[in-house]
Amino acid sequence: MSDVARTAGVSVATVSKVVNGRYGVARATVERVQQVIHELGYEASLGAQSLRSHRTNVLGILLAEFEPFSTELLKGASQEVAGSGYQLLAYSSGDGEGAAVGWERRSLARLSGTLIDGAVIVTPTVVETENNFHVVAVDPHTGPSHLPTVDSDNFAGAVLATNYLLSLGHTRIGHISGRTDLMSAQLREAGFRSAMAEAGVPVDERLVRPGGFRIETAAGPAAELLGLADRPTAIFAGNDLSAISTMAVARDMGLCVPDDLSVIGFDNVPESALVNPPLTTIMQPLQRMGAEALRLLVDLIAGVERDTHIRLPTELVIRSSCRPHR
Amino acid sequence: MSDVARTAGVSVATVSKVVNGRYGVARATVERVQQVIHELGYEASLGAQSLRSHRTNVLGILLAEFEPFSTELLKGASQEVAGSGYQLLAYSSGDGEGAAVGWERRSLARLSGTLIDGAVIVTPTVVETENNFHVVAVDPHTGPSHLPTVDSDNFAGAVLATNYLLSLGHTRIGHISGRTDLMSAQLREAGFRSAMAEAGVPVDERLVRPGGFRIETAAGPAAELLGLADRPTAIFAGNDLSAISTMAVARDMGLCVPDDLSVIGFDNVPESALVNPPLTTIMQPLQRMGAEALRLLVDLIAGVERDTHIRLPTELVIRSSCRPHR
DNA sequence: TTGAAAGCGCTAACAG
DNA sequence: CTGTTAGCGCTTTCAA
Repeated sequence: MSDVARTAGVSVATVSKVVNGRYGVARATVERVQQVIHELGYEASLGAQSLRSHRTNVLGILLAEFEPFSTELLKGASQEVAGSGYQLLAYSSGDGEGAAVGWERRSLARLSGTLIDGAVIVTPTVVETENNFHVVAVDPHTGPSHLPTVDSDNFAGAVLATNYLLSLGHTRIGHISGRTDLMSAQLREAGFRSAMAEAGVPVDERLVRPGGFRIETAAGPAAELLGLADRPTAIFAGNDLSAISTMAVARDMGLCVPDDLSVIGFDNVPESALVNPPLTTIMQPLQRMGAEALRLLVDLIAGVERDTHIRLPTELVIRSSCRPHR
Repeated sequence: MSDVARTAGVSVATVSKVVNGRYGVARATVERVQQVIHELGYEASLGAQSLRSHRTNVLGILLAEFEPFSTELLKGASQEVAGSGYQLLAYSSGDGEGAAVGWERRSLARLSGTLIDGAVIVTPTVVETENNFHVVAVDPHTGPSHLPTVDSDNFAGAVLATNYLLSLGHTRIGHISGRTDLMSAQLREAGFRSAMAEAGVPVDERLVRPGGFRIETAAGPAAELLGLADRPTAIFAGNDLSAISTMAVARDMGLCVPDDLSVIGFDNVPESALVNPPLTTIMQPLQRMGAEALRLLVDLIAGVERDTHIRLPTELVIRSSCRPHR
């Protein structure tokens, strides 16, 4: 900025005013400065700017890692943000979901004082809201949260999945549940149990194991389930990654999906269509969730009064990983 | 930080030393300060820290928008970065590819002085390297570039695609080319022409139109091609999004893919398997490209001597959007 | 209409 | 071993 100031023969204060479109600068000066800015290709440093002004027009999306779930949200958010005047900054603590818990708190602390005007946090565990800084959670932690939230109807989706398996004649149905700290995972398991009870089919507790929502963490539980002498004939996986992991484990054990084992997932990330056979799953409108989260955040910042809890519907997507029992 | 200092009864300078693990602080003091930091949940502000120290351990990935191509790169980069001690920050100028050109220069200027230690830029047009700041380009602008680069063998991939169509008996083959400023788009068109020439099949210039690599920008050209009285029997789209767009246009015009029209794409983004019929395409190892780009960047920063141009192979992925002619 | 000066949260010399 | 001080690039009074 001092380069610009020197070249244009003004002070940095004046350049700042021009950059920010403040009143009280002569027309001619504005033009001259803008000219120089253009020539030099000057762009204000985000770091310095935010440090001083606490307003950056940048919105943050905080996530543990870039995996299919969060990148779908990102796509939706990205479309929504276009033309809003905001820029998007996706930040990953980088250690992956497995390592350091509390990444959401740390990332938020690191960015919120400065740099971003608000944040959407993906699958956060604990977040204490700071005053005057807006946060919206996507698929948050279990328990009552005061946070503005976007999620989908996980319970209904799980019922959908379980009923589909039931309708195919399966009764020995296993469930690989998700991150036990997440509301969504609990609701999916609850939906599973509810549908089973409704159908009068008892749940064998040995067939229900936590899989952590990730490929690596789901492989173990999947192997245990499939290694049982009386193994399940169908598995409802807590999300698509767990389902994909389960299918890989099944293949390694010489089982054929769907002939020997039906598998249904949850999420409908694009990857679910890439596996062989293509995965039957429950769709959450992920891109729309990302878009809604972003819109909600923008509204919150703008002070718009509105509903701060958005729940979107889920839907059964039938592909080829399930087949009738027997 | 001053809160921490006050609570611990030391100066901010001392806190800073503790935070950064500098020598010259008494054991007892270190422990006390760390205790307070933990209690207060203090985390250094990225903005302030970077402004002063010019070292943040954050690597940037700059992109025009979060679409399937760049999010695949992100997934690969995210896996590669785990355990490297770096964090990842993906930044989107937000106006979408359509709007403001020069986003890469602006984003870079905004973040590079501070905030990030290096950047990978996705499909950049023009980037002047600043000294002492490391940048690697993925799928860069046409023309000789001094930038460290990661890309795939676009020419060979295009030949693969064209030969496949040719082998199916097609001769009226259209090509929806990509962003004309990108090396990759030019090479794909060149590969197409080369394969056609090799086969002795003339290229009808009316069947070659630029599609800009995006759903919205490809729809027009696709409609023009398919509206021709002697429309092509097969189309090689410059990337998967163009192919998906072409399929949608074809459907709207009452054409059936692949019966009335064969379509082949390029990229193999996960979305290509989601459309109906699933898209036959040329695979670029996108996640690996993201991982390689990140590793290259880390090496550059570390001062490792190594090859700074990485080209990965492409591959034909046959699904259901192409069929023999007649 | 302009610029001098203070300060955002932090780090690095340097002095004590 | 610890604190004082200057300053990173910017914005914002406030006085000229």
